[in-house]
Amino acid sequence: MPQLNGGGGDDLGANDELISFKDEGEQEEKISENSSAERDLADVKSSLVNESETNQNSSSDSEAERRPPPRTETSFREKARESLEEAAKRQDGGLFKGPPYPGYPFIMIPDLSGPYLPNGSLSPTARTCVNVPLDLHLTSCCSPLMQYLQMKWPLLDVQTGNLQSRQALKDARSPSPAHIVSNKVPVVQHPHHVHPLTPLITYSNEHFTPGNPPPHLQADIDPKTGIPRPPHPPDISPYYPLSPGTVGQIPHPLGWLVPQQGQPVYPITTGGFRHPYPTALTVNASMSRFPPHMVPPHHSLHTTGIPHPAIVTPTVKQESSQSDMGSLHSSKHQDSKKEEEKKKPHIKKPLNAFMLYMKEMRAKVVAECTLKESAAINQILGRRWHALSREEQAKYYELARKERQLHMQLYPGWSARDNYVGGYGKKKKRKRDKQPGETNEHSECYLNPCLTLPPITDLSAPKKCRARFGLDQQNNWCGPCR
DNA sequence: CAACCTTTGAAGGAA
DNA sequence: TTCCTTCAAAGGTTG
Repeated sequence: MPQLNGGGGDDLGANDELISFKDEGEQEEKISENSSAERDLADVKSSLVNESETNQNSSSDSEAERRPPPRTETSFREKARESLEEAAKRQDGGLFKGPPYPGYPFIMIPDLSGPYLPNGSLSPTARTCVNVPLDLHLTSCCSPLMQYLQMKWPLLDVQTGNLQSRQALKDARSPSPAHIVSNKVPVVQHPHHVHPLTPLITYSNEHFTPGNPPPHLQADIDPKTGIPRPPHPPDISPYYPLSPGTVGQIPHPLGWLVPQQGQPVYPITTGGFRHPYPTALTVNASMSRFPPHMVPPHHSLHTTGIPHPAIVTPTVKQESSQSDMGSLHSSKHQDSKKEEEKKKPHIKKPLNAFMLYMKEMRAKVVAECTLKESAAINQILGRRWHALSREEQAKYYELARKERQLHMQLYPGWSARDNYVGGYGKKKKRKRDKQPGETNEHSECYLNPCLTLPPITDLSAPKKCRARFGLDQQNNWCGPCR
């Protein structure tokens, strides 16, 4: 997979990244059909089956074989026209017509079709201040933090005063008043589904495709508002930390920025970081229009003491282990070193495009396929990822690029190497290599349509089927599992 | 209870 | 430049 230009420029594009999936030709059309099927939203679950079956029928597992001959210029134009039409449809009020993820409509930035033009190049709008083209109040919109804020919570710029101009534009584009409502409703209506990737999720066209939601989503409609609830299993997933009753406690997409009750705050120590948040307080000023509970408090720890999800303080366990008095090797130097490590926050890597996609789609896959095992879910997601259109992928690449850019700005001195074993103390052995000819006695598991996946090479443990299918689908278990 | 599994992508280091 | 390794998320499973 081609990698991004690490230069950090705005021209960082997914063009190269998407080469692998650009020339999908016939398959892409099939995928498009599948996408249409998904848009049809008649049956997401069956669409998953179709998708998988299509993939199986039309291609082998070989990535190269999957890739049909390069498409013609004509098909590109057609694709471009389709994209334009689709974008036009979205802007034509369909944007907020009961998206499966109504909690994310506020990402409805004008340039919805994504930062990439149909020919794969970045659109001009995408090169500028993303998400905040109109917010004149946010004069520092181009600062990384502001971009991040906008990205993390696009609602921000709606509530930060320039609603009129924004509405003016939107009104010109869409007569539907729905977007006005959507500026606020989703946050209230779906407090339990606004995880930190909320704004990222919104980049998925799938969520904004007009039409009827899939059955499992359709059934999940707020009886009061008529607005579909986000699709998630009845049991609250980690993405939905709040129960439906705790509407008032909206998990802010800037949760890392706004400490909340019951949520850990990850203080930033000054050590090792150079001005991670240069304009943090400036941001606070502009955020004064937030409801009180959303306004980040001014920490005395650091003028830039904005917690970030990428920051994880060392666990207590580590501290306890470090205080083990049994060690005869503990020297003063070692102690100070440990102390240093103890204080040093763990800055996680920025999520890449696929990770962002996974975070968004995991709950959906779990709900559709009644899977629990992340390994199996990830396989599905991996296939779905490949089945995504390049436009859809481009959105995630773009988001990942912004994440990296901001991460770079927030933690200039940080290196991915810092998180390697030894850098943080987190032990993680490398997975053991599997033998190529290893058999898969669970091959029959793939009778389950949701699991029409590439062969899972290591399912030696009988309990795998229980995790994959659940107790209620024991008929799908393979023999050994029964 | 830490590590594994599983996916893709980014990043860093070695060759 | 290419290849390899590690980590990022997630949560059930394993030893």
